[in-house]
Amino acid sequence: MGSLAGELTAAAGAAFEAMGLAARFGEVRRSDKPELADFQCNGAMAAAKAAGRNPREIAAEIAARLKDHASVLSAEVAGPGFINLRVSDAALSTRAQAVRGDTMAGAEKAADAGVTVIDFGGANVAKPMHVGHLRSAVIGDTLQRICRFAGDQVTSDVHLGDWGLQMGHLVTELYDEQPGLIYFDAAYTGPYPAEPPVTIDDLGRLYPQASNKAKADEARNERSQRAVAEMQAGRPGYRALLRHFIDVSVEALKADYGFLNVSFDLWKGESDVDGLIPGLVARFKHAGLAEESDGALIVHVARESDKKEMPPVMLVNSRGGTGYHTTDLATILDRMDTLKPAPERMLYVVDQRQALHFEQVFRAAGMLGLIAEDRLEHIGFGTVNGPDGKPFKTREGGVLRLADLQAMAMEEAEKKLSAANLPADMGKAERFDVAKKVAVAALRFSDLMNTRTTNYVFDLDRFTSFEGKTGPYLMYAAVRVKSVLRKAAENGHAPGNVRVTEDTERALVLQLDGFGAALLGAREKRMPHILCEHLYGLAQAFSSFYAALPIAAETDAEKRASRLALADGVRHQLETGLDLLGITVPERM
RNA sequence: GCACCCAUAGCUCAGCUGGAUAGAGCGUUGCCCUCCGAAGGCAAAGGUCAGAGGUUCAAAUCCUCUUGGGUGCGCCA
Repeated sequence: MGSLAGELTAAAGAAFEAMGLAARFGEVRRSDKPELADFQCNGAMAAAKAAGRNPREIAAEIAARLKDHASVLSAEVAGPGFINLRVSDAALSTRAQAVRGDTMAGAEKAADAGVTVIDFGGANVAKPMHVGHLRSAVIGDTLQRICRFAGDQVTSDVHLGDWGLQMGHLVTELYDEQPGLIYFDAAYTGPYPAEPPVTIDDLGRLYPQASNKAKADEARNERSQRAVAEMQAGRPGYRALLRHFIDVSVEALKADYGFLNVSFDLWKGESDVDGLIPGLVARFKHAGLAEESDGALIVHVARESDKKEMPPVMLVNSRGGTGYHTTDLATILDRMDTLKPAPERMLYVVDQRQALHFEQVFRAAGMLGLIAEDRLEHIGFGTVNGPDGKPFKTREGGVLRLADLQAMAMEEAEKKLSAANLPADMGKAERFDVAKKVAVAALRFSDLMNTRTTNYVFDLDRFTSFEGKTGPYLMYAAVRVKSVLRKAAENGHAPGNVRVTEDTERALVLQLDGFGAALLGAREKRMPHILCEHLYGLAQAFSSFYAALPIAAETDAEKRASRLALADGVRHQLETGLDLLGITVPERM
């Protein structure tokens, strides 16, 4: 479905074209000055500059043409050439009516929708998720929801980190503790027990132990390196352990991701493309792209035009092992060959600090002809910093585990719920359910509303705050609309035709009108905060409307029916939008 | 050393391809529940947009330099 802004943009574009000027100057958007106008078009000044003409004259002519538009009440020129537009109450009423009845709540499918893979760049096997993993999970999941809604065919892949040195650390550390395990008998080739020899807690203990030792002791590190190489080469006992480690970890990860409403189509990992690596390496060799250097096999991806140093892609290291350059490339190969239809683009939702890595991989993929380089995108995000302004460290003590963060958010939600005046008949189960929804809304929204690319300071109060620009505020607004609508229905009052008349009603409909642009903007730029801003503005506009005018309590039947319909449209768009953010709205709270 | 990113209200942040008096939230100070849910609404105070030049009718936005932060730079993913 279109929008008033879109309709007016088309009309203004046509007006510019009729004057022999480019249609792109006709962009119409919400006015910065609500007291002056509903919409504005600033294109006359840019057009005047391009054509060497007088901006006010152009603006006046455009305005004159726009006055004939059915939705336009007035079109006036201000200042150096701003065109201020007022739309009629009737146009707003029609628009609100349409949003209410639209399956997309007023938004449209993207014109360039396509087959898309979203790679979450992996939580690691054996390392518990910490606060830093929140961003990849929440941003990636929101993008997959937004893209699907806008018409993309999305396949999401958690893409576990299960192929690197950490596996060597685990294998060797486990050997030190339990050398008698059958997995370490090189002569034995299976079958191996179905029951894992370790628990998730064991893994959480073994990895840091080994990692710390390896950092202090080069020989210890070398053992882990060799173990990885052996595992990658296919040693049966090590492979069996790898399988156990993955299974045990995935179970824990599913709980963490599940809490946050994050889901994946594929639970693949680096180790899944093991079998493709020899073929991939051979292809690089045949293409004449690989060369030996210091005992390793590398691919040069540097270009003449590079301003910065571009290290080569490390295909096979000097121990014969492969790292995440190679597995990422093999994964691209795998996706292109096995996913039907073949992906048209792949998005990697991974920490901004890995930008160089992805640039290297993308170049190598393009050089080999796996997929065009520009179809691979690194959706980087800033770090989550501590109060000292420095990132939470992964391997040092004192990192906040995601599970602990969730528990704290839950506790805070429970506390707030007991302070609020909940319905008296709310039982324990419902109360718990609401607390969980509030906690998830708080965590997801506070992360999403930050611009994706910048770092932000992790502040527990902010994460769990329930006032102001927060997830719970949005939830509360949605719950309140539902409550009003429910009450009206109980009294036999049904929504009717929207007839916008009051200022707060006009402002509310103008806000509703911006949903589609916010959705497509968030998708195109891969910036969820654009959608957050819109929904927050919608909740605010509704709250103002709600405070200023009676809805279900309105005594005039026609006005009441109109406002109920308007409220229902808000509910529809708010719930639709919040669902895209992974926030679910309870019936009451 | 080289490269990239960032600097906006006391704090945390928006500000779209340059456009009108730079916006929110928190905090501060006032109001507003005999009326649909006050986790709310209304209002006020608070800014030389790090600094200095430049381009432009118009710069937080584009260019140059300076200062102050952050990140990355071949065998850890």
